[in-house]
Amino acid sequence: MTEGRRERADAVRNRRAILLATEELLAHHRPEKISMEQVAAAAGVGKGTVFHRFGNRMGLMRALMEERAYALREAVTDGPPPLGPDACPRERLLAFLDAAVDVIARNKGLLAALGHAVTTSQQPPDERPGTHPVHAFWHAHISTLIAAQRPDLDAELLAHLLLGGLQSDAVLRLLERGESARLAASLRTLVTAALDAPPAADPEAGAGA
Amino acid sequence: MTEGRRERADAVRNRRAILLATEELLAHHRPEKISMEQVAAAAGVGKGTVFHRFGNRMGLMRALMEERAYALREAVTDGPPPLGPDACPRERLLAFLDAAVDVIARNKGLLAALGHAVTTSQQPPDERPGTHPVHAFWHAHISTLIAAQRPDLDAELLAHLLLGGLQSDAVLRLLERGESARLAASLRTLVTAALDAPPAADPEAGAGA
DNA sequence: ACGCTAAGTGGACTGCCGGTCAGGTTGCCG
DNA sequence: CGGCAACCTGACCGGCAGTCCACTTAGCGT
Repeated sequence: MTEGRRERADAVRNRRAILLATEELLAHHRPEKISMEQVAAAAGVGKGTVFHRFGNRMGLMRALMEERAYALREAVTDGPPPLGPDACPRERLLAFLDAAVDVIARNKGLLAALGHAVTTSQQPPDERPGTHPVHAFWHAHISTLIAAQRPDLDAELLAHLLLGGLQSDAVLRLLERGESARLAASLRTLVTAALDAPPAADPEAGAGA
Repeated sequence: MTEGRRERADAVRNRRAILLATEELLAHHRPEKISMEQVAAAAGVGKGTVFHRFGNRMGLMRALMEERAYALREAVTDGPPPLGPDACPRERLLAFLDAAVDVIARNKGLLAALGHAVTTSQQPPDERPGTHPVHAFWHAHISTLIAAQRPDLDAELLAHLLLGGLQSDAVLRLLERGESARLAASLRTLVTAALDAPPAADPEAGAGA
């Protein structure tokens, strides 16, 4: 962000060092036993610096996740089909889910740490800590694509269900065993089935409020 | 459990007091900021007692969850249709998912605390901390029922996806706003669609290993 | 080149928590 | 009633999130 006030060079350097150190730690240790002090030490900076730059554990993990998911976001908003806006919704959805599985598979440790961090640090009650930007964007995208094809379904809720399933502990563990292809295939099956299902025969069906 | 070794009366009393106090705390405070010390104090026992009876935070939450899910388990293994073993798999599955949504909706705080606890306390590496009995049973049941009707699907993975979705933060938050009927309806739609989908036209499809 | 200033930094400090343990207490059986 | 083992307790330990303020230093104006 090129604002009027430029960021000092050492600040930039330290931010990168901290992010880098966090990645390194995440790659070699269980995410829940990584302390902010360890991160600071590994990055070669003081603990205060880490907190100064990222606020708390969740801020740190969130920053890292945003960086990791940046490429996918770009591909979705500006890229070529099948991910980009020029493909038909159905193809976009399936392609996006594949890509999301990929991102998740390559960042399982981070995801676990983030899920943990979301509930670890308590915010003032008027803040919504659970909605980190990546999740929000993914949900909005999935939800929109589902709604585009099946306005009769509760797209928002289905998107939550799908996304939630992807981030669950059990699935993360599956991914750790290298089953990402299996996951992607089943996800495809599930979503395809939902999109192709007959339009809700029972009377009380329909999209939510 | 009528074993040969009987439990001392005060031990039983304390166990109940602790569980009760935990429920009380869970009802009035954010689950992640309930400490074991608070539980002990609220139950009127020493901190050591809590750890003695339940091992750690996860043990406590797990015990509580098992108690809460006991009725559903009974209904599934011994009860009448549509939950019990005398109903057809499809009906059982849909009924079970409805019931599970209900249990989850009535225990969202506990679920959140449990999910949090799973990652909070680290076990020795040879223990599998993530698989608490309730989740294992639910997964096995869903998985079996899906497999019974659609042997061509990857029932185990689909069960993980479904169950994971139900426990996700976003869905828990939805439930907090009283949207459990909406959730149950969409879940039904999704599962019905999966069960009724045409049997995987593409060549590489099929159940996983 | 140089000094000024505010952004940036570090690490000691506070408060709290999970988990342990040695010693005192108490239900229960014979 | 006496003895034993199960049980309870709360002080204690190691460690961590997050705060705070004195100190450093990059970048700019002159």
